[in-house]
Amino acid sequence: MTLPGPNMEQLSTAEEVAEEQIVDRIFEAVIEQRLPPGTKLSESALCEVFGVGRMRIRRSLLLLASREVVELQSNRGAFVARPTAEQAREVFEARQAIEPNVARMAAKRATAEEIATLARHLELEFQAHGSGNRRDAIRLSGQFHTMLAQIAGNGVMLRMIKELITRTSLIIGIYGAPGVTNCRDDDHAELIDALRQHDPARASDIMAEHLRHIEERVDLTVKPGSGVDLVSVFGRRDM
Amino acid sequence: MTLPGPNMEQLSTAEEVAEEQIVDRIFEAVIEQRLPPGTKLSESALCEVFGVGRMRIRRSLLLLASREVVELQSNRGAFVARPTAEQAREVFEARQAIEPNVARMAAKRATAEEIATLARHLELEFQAHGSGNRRDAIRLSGQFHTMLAQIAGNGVMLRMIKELITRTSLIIGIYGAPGVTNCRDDDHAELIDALRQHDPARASDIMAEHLRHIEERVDLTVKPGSGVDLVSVFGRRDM
DNA sequence: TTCAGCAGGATTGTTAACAATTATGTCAAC
DNA sequence: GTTGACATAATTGTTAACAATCCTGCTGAA
Repeated sequence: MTLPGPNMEQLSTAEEVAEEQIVDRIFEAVIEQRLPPGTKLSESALCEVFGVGRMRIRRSLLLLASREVVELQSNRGAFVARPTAEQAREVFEARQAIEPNVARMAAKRATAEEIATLARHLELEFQAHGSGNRRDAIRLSGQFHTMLAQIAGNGVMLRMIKELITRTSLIIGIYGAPGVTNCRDDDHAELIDALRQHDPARASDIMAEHLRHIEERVDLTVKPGSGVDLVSVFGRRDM
Repeated sequence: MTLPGPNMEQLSTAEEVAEEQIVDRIFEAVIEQRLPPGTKLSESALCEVFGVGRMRIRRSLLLLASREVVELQSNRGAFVARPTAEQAREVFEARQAIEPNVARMAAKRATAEEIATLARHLELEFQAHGSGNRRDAIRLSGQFHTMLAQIAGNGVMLRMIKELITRTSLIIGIYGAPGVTNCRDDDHAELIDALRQHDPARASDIMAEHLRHIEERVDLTVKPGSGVDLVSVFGRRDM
């Protein structure tokens, strides 16, 4: 199986970095929580980081904003999004509505090869957990969900899930207990088992339960968290 | 009913047309099939139509492309998307995965006022159908689905559904029998009834069946349709 | 000390000109 | 009449300069 994967990194030989790559890399940084909610994303800094003109950066930021992963504030710049409690609720609800179906579809369509790839991926997850490599663990557990969507064979839903997973990382960063990771690996193992048995109903159930577990680990009762931007809190008259 | 909606039309003291409005209007034109698949969207023309600078237009086109409603071809411009049969399958599958849940959520949360608004909307649909006003009929039946998502109270899923409905219009434009409309009003009536009885399971079932009806009316077996762009069919070496 | 006001610098938003590519029309050759 | 090459026009992509806004730090008076 090839599974192009969310990060193909470096196919630009002499090519310039495209918007899609910039977007993907920022997505990944948000997922790994290297870019905490509220972080300022200044254009000039991004231009240097990616070695790209300002136009490309502005287009990338617009794309990220359209996925609600960054927030554009007029005349102030781009910031990593800080989902509200209400938005967090909506993200979890959307995942509950969509991802069990993805698991169901994946269980119907998964080939032996795909399942083997998933199993190898799970092994990486365990290793990252065991060695205490938090960032890898977070990234890998997120990738597990996108791989599932790829196996499900639906590009539209894959795109949706990428967005939801990224926003979930932001939500956990704001409302989650410190040190808590996104997913339990045990659930992932069970999911692979359901895929192996081609049991769509069970895969769906496990995913629903899995998402409930994730949701249980966050506390959406008011917690503005760190780095509150008072300007955006109290607003300005010309906004 | 207010139905806050995703676009609260704030700001713009000088009342310049914002990107979001341009995007929404193009979405609407696509839904009403006034912009058939493959239509060239030239920047200069759009600048005149909306009375806006080129930058705004380019940003709007990028946003539309990120929703896969327009297709950007390098150095050739923007075209209304022409979904492939595979993409069409994915769109229908995504709707089947998402919208029954939306109907379920709406049935749980709908207030009497919201149901009354839906009923009034359905009346408009009937009128448009009766008077043979095709465009209004199409637009209104699409709006019914977005209203349902608004009642469901989930902005994330509302945005997804807007995209899926718009792309469905493109699909019907390409693969649908001529003169066939998007939705049967009867199903909408049944849905309202399920909402009135606060029967989530029934609402979900009706929606699933409704979507099956829509899907049945298209024939995805190869039919390039009108206005085929030979360049994109046979490709070019630098793409 | 504290706070209002006011430069100066930094960052974002916009416009216009320029470069690159594609589309179109003409004309000669066959 | 058709075909191919070429020149011209039109359109898109990019860059750079300019304008507007915001942030920072200073000064000075209460």
